[in-house]
Amino acid sequence: MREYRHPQITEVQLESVLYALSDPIRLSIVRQLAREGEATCAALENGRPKSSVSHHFRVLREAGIIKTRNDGTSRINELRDNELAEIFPGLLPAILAVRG
Amino acid sequence: MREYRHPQITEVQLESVLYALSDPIRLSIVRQLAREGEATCAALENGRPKSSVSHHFRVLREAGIIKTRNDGTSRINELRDNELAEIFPGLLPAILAVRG
DNA sequence: GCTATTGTTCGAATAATATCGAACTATGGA
DNA sequence: TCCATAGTTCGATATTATTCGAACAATAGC
Repeated sequence: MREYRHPQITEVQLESVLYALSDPIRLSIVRQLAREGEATCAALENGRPKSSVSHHFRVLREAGIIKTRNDGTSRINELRDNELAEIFPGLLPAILAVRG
Repeated sequence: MREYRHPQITEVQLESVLYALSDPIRLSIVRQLAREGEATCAALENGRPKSSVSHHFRVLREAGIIKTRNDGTSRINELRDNELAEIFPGLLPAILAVRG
């Protein structure tokens, strides 16, 4: 499967990040990634249809919030938290500090 | 004109705040309020139709981000930044620190 | 009371998102 | 090769937002 396009961190838009995180499902994915470091898409499905989950991962990826790499038949996702801290210092920590 | 309903700060949802701020127009309104402290709706119209601007103020108000009070025929808006800092510490400052 | 000013509300059109099944792609293992 | 696993993409539908003109409401001043 082909590699994903991830935006350069310098072209990540604040509005897109806020929008991506304004969805409860995507926010819960991000929270789980923050707790666990890395996870496959399947690990974050929680019983939802694959196609819906895949859509949410795409929104997060294109907003610049997560990075996805291939590993066999799986995709492994991780937060781009260090990069985000460069351009939006304190933003992700402030969001993750809110108890879900 | 009747008073506005403002949500109690304890019932303000993180998702709603992020969503409200993910719109460029609303974000620019919030930035301007942060700079100037208070402003009427007209001062923040920037040539847009009143009805559109009124809509955006409503979204911000119902998300718990601004407080609107009546003053004659005008409405005066201000950020609920102190209250937001109680429930989402560091969130608004992190967003406002990003240069628009 | 009349008029101007300020903003809200309504309604309709348009645009953007979400949802999810079905078909598809890619990898790994027997 | 055949099959299972893990996700993606497509397409259709449904929901939600945005936009903006027009009508309306409330206040101030004359």
